[in-house]
Amino acid sequence: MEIITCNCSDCEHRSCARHVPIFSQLNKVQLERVLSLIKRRKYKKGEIILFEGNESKNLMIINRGKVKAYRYTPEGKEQILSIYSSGDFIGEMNILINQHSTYNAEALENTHICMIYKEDFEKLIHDYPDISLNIIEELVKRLEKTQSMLQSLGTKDIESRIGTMLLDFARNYGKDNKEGVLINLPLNREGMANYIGVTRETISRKLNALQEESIIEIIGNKKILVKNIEALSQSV
Amino acid sequence: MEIITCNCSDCEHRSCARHVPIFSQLNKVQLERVLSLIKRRKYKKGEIILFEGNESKNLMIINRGKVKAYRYTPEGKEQILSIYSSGDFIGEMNILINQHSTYNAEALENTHICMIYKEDFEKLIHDYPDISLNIIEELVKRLEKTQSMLQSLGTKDIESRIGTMLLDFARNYGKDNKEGVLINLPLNREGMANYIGVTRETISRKLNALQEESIIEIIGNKKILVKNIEALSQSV
DNA sequence: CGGCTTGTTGAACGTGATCAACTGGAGTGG
DNA sequence: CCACTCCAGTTGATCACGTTCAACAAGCCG
Repeated sequence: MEIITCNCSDCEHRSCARHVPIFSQLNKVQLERVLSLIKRRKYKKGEIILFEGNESKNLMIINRGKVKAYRYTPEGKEQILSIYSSGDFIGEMNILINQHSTYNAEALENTHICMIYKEDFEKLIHDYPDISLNIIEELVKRLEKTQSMLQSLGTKDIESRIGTMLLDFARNYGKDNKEGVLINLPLNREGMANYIGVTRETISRKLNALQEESIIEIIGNKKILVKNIEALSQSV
Repeated sequence: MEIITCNCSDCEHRSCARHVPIFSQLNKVQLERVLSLIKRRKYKKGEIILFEGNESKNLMIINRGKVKAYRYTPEGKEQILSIYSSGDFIGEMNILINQHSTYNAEALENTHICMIYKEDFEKLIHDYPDISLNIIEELVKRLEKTQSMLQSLGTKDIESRIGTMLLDFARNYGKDNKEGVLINLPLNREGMANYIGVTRETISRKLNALQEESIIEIIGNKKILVKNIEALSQSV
């Protein structure tokens, strides 16, 4: 017997609300209500989903794809704040507190977004207070992650920053295999540079150095195999 | 007629719950209930309130004083994550999600803390869901602030990082006067260095440079007068 | 007043940024 | 299917800036 995963648009639409941490406490009926409020939208790789300074009237939940949140430094360089993927929400500034977005969000690949209109979402929270608790949990986790990034950027030693980033990628986008962890990089070299606040050239050189130490293996531009994750961990 | 501000311990105790953003929606009766759950504790300057890795069974609300939250970088240097003052809470890792603290918290001056036991706080949130919304608001603001710090540390130009810090201090600890904004520094030179990820010597040199440009005036080690706040702003 | 911590200043050093030239690979069109 | 283009990535050489190390000065506490 064959297991069929349905990919029809209706089913995909339904997965907007399921598997989303902030709705995890809701029962079937409640989820149906959430679904009825959702509008979907697709973004192509490279498209901007959210602009810094703009106000959006929707909470945006990532259903499929990856998104980078970033700002520009005074020098005009892009500083990536975070990478979000399916199940994560963005646009919290507009919806959870009444402010304009403080970052840009760009689709790193073709991305499907589920949108809930602000006032609808406020009613949801009011009716199902458990959603608030889930949001709090998610926000505390984001805060912790951002603080870790902060700690990493406060570190002078750039090898250690790269180590932190690679470990982070290994956890989120890596697949274990017999030789180590194979990472499908969510960012190109320039993106990685903007993630840890260095230049593209430095990333190139340092990754090479790690490869010469046999800690990683660079497979084209889109993949990295981490062969010695302990060596990476202890540098951090 | 004279206005008398009561400083008796009972009144001070009551201010634990009043003026605290997360309880701002509560009425008098509800506040009384919160007050009945609070235990107070005093910390001397330099004492550690919260240890990274420890679990505390209390949410801690700062009633008086200032607290720095920090971690250590791989190199063993202290990285300050945030400075909290009266009305702010710490210990969210222990209470809001079930994890050990991810940072240390140290009293920057003599500090009074109001503590609410975890299970009591959970009941409070359950009974008064507005508290959750206030917590969400506070967490989003903290996230935004941490992201701004991240952006600042991603910036190579150190004058700009110092500018960001001074503007932050001016907003939170500054008093306007005819010559500019007088900042009562919450941190000493080393603290400032650990806040923006540089060395104490660099802080010293850069503050001097800013003084020579007549942008600031260094008044002893505890105060700085920002004479030209625009100049500072435009470097950021 | 003396001892100790905190801050300042100077000189040399090292590391990542910058600039520039080159390479490789993906995508396009003939 | 190959040739061409163009952008991403690499590599090398130089430079600039903040760190480091060291000595000294100033505050602050008893």
